[in-house]
Formats: sequence, C-alpha cells, structure tokens
Amino acid sequence: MKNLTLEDIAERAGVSRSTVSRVINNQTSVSKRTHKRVMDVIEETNFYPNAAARTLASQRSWTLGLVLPLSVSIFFTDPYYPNLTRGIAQACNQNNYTLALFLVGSKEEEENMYPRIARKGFLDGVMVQSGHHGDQGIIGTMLDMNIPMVVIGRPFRSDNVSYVDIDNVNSAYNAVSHLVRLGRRRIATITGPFDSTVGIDRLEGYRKALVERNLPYDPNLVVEGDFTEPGGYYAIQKILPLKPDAIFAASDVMAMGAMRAINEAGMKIPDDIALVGFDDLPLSSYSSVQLTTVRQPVVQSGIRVVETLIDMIENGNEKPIHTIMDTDLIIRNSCGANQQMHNFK
Amino acid sequence: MKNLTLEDIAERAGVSRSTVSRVINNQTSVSKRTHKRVMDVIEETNFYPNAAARTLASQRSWTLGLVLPLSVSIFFTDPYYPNLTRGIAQACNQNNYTLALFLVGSKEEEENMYPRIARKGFLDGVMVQSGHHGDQGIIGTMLDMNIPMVVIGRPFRSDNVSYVDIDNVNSAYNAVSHLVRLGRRRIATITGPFDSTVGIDRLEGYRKALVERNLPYDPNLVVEGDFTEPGGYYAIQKILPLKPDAIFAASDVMAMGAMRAINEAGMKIPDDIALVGFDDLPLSSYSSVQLTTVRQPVVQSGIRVVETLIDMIENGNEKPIHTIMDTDLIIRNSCGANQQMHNFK
DNA sequence: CTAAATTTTGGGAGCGCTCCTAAAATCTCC
DNA sequence: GGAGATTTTAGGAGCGCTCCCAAAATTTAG
Repeated sequence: MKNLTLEDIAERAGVSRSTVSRVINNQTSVSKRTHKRVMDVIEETNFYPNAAARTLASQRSWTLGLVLPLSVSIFFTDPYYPNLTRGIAQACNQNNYTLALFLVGSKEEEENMYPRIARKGFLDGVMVQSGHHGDQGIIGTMLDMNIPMVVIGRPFRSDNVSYVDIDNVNSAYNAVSHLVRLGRRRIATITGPFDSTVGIDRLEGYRKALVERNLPYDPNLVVEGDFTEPGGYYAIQKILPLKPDAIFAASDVMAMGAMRAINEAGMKIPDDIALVGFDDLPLSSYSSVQLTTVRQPVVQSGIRVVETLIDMIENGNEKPIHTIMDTDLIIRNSCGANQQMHNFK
Repeated sequence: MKNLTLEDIAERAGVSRSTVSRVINNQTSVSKRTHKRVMDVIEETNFYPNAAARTLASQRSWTLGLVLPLSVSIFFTDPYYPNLTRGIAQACNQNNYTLALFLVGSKEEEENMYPRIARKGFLDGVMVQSGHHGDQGIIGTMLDMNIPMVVIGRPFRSDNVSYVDIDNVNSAYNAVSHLVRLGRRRIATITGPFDSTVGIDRLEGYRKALVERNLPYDPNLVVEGDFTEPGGYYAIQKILPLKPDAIFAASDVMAMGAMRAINEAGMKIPDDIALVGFDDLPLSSYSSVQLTTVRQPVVQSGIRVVETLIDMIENGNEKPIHTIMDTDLIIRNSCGANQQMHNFK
C-alpha cells in the first residue's frame, strides 16, 4: 500500500494540492462545499500529511525537546522528576506538540547529544531541567545555536535565559519558620548539593529563618545531602549526636532517609525530633508518620514551562521571561503541629 | 545568520553537494583528500544537516516513539516505569536514535494522539508499554498503520506482535516457593490488577507454587491490588485478620504499603510475617527491614526492546520476536532467610 | 447585463536533503 | 603511451509539503 500524499487526496477530491493543504491547515478562503468534499476524502482515506515534508516546508516541527542533563538523570529515580516530566508531557499534548526526551546518561553521551538536540529542522524549542553548575554547557550550546529555550529551575547564569522556578529561599524560610514557631530551637538541615541553585537557595532560606528569630546559625547542624534516600540517611547520622530537636530536609526523599535513621536510633517523630521535607511527593503521606513538607506545583510548572516556550516560538518573543511559582507548606504530623494547610506567596 | 546547507558547504570546499552528502553519511568512494577537505569545512562551520530534509529524502527519521498508554501513565509514579524509560532512553542514545515520549494522560487525549504517533515521516518505529486490556487500541492502531512496533510486557493478544517481557509466572513461582521452603504455610498474595497480564501471571505463579507443594489455594488469601502503595496498604488490612504467615506482593510499591500496614498492626517482619516483593526498586533496600524481592533486568530489557525494534526497522524483519528476560530472586531480610542471591532461569 | 471588486482555486518554486546515473578523473597493464 | 577498467565526482530528479502569485470563478454594484 503506497503512502498517500496531498496530491492523491487532491485528485480524489477533484481539487488541487494547494486546496487540500489549505483545508488541512484550517485556512480560510476555502468554500464550504470544497472544504467538505476534501474533508470527506481525508476521513475516508484516513490521510495524515507527512510530518517530515511539512516540517521541511514550513520550518516548524511541532516538536519540543526536554533535556535532562547528567546532573538530573542521576536523580531520575527521585519521583520529583518523573512527575515534572509528566506535567510537561501533558502540557505538550494539550498544545499539540510532540515531546522528545533527551536523558543524558554519561559525560561522553553529553558531547555527541548536543548536536542531535540542536540540529535544525528537528525541534522548535528546548526545555532544560537544570539548576546545577554542570548544566551550563548545554545551556550555552542551545543559546549559541539560537534555539528557543526555557530552563526549568533557575540556572547559575540566569540573565538572557528564560526560566520557571519556585522561590526556594522563601519556601525554605517558611518551612523553617514554622518549626521555630512550634518552639523548636536546635534545627538542623540536610541541604541539597552546594553546586546547585536549589541547594544554595534552600539553605539560605533556612539561615534567614534562624537569623530573623535570633537563633544561632550553627554550621555543624548543616549537612550537605545529595537528594537521595541514603544521602539523607547518612547525613542524619552525622547530625543526631548533636541532639537537634528538628530537621529540615531539602527534599522528601532525603527526609525519608532521615526518618529511617531516626527510627533506627529509637527516637520518635515528632516528639523527640520534628521533621519537614520538600516536594510533597506521594510517598511523604505513605510513611507511618506523615511528612510535613513544601508542596511544589509540579503540573502547573510544567504547563508554564511549555507555554513560555511556545510563546517564544510562535511570537518570536526574544526577551527572557522569569516565572516564579507559588509553593504551599503542607502541615502533617512530622512537624508536631496539626493545623490546616498554610499558603504562602 | 542564514542556516547553512549542504550546498554552502560544497561551495566552500570546492566540491558538489553530493560529495558532501557522501562524506556526512560515511559512504565510501570519496577520496581521502576530498574527505578531509570537506570535513575541515564542516567542522569549521559547525555544520549539521537539516533533520527534516534528511528524513524526507531518506524516509528515515532516526526517531523512535515510546508510548505509555493511559493504564501505564497512571502508574508513572511507580519508580519502575521511570527506570524502564531511562533504560530505553539510554539504549536509544547508544544507537543514535532520538526518543519521542507519548504519555497518554486521559481517554480523550488517547484518541487524538494515535494519529500523531502513527503519522508517516515522524517515527521509524514505536515501543508500547503494555500488558493491560485497555492497550489493545493503541496496539491495533499501530499494527494497522503498519509501523514497526515492539510491546514492552506481554500484551493480551500477542500473536503478530513482538514483545519483550519476563517470565512472570515462573518469577512469582520462585518467590513463593522460596517462602514455602522457609516453612511458611499460610501465604497470602497482593496481586496486580486482573485485567493485566502481569497481574494474572504472577497470581498463576503463586498458585502453582502452592499446589506443587500440596498447600491449599485459598481465595481468601488473594487480594487484588493496583500497584500503588495505598493499594498494598488496604489490601493487607483485609488479609491480616486471616493470620497469614507470609505475603507475596506483586510489586515492591505494594509491598511497601503492606509493610506500613503490618508495622501499624504491631507485627514484626519477618518473625510474625514474611514479605516478598517484586521489581527490586531502590526503595526496597531503604526500608528498615530490607525487602526480599524479584529483580527485573530493567536496563537490559530496555536495550533489548530498542534492539528488537531497530532490527525490524533496519532489516525489515517481519515476523514477531518474543523475548523473555531472566529474573533473580534477591534475598534480604523480609523473608526471614539470609542467604545469597538465587538465580533462576 | 456588464464591469469591477472579491473570493476561491491552481500550479510553480522552493524547503534541504538522498539517490541514481552518467561523466570525469584516475589507475592498470601491456 | 593508450585502451580499458575502476574510482571518484557532479548534477538532475524527487521526497511531500507550504507559500506565493496569478488565473478563474463568483459576487456585487451600477
């Protein structure tokens, strides 16, 4: 069975190629009668125009790329990323764009992947999940290639670049302030990696909350984590001997690790030690003690990222757009309070 | 800056368009001298051929589609799927294919997504994650469209279709047999959904193991789960009053839910009750009691899926290929044994 | 009813590549 | 050195669409 082309449809409908093209692209200036006749043939033959030809002629592929650099791929097991990916996929569908996924697996892969991503005629635009030092390469490449790009999470060099992020400083600040308000005084934190903006910003929020309430900022109570469960587990073992009465973990996954370590040490949450996480993953309500945590608007972020990118593509918008999404502090059992949800800007 | 074309490169190198094309596609019959001259210009100008033009002319897009039907998208939070996706992405990269991700979010989306997936000139082939009744639609569509396809997991109608799967019956059989060998006699199971081949097969393996050892098959000890944590949690609460001495959960995530319920009931794993899961997710070794589970070769499966598909595409292989991957029973603490890893075919 | 304005349609050119064929260049061997 | 075999190269045709412009059909107005 030979593939149908516009020309075939045109012939069967007794019109020209151009007219069929107009019908397919919903252009006006096609008479009602002709439109119907063409539509009938299209449906009858189950015709779809060839994607490559269309892309070549129109210089638009209707495909967006999602790049997860090495720094992110490693943490793809953190449910946060699949969640975000899901939100983005959804937003792409709704806008009739197709999503191409680039999961960078190793340093070597990175090199020969960039050209594949940036080559003309394949992607209309690119989304890069980032916030890590090591991601400057891919961001720079895309910028050089002059391909529309939106970064997910604030990159280190954020001028010239559109991005969508949450206010990490404030979100962390709110979480820690909450602990302070509940009377906790020796609050420790498991941070994200210090070579990521998330890691830095959430720590800054933690510091800010302490300072503001005249609590000492004790570097011994700060342990760098890596956003993994074992990372949280080992981090907490370093901190426990210092007898903190609360812990702020920069991610739920690390909070789960902390929880495991605390349980093993025979301590009770929240009585002996309060715990607050970050992300509001489903798993944070599956633990025996439910986790108080900062909820990120994952799906909405995905939508926003896609919309920003499409705006750049379709309206040729040049100047960088920075979007900061709101977060919510979700109060459950692990912090020792038992109130309603608090909404912060 | 105008986009460069083959013709531009040809001009600069003082050769013809065809010669540049030959160089780019690594064809022989280009003299060493010319080859070098052209390569120099290509590197110097940082040229990459236009993807759409290439696809149109060669009828090959070097892009593979990964479709997660609705039944799967729902469970994208189960780390198993992101893991598999990662394996597939990796295999694509290694073979220089690009991966397009189709995450079906709703019934309505499904309808208008099929054509996007199946339209000519965009994908060379398609992988469908499946094993659920509801997935027959997408599989049928792809088959009709005559686009090369490999299904991940055995679909309900598996003739005419290539797929890669594990031997679910045997894997479950081995896991349950292990429990029997350890002296457990009232073994309950939390199954997968009964409208999925995984659900059916793992239950069958459970049954087989009991029958073979002359243990009664008691339907009351069988509860249908849905592969979610809360699903496992509630399933176990139905079973616990029946005083089982062991539980086989058809997924690690459900096993985690079971573990939570068991802990809350004040029972000890494995002393009061043994627990075996399925998948070997990282999280199964993060719990306070480490989970005995069936390990699936996720990455290898991904590689195998991609290789099978590429074989169909590049060699026009028509007849369906069925691959069954090996699994391992990983013995940790939750089953009450403490031995080495057992390998079963 | 006719001329002008407007709507609708058809076909050429072009998007940037690959593939094929034939011509040009080079090599082989007597 | 030259005929023939072989390697290398050039350029035309074509992939299937969109976009533009001009021609044809239709509508409107006088």
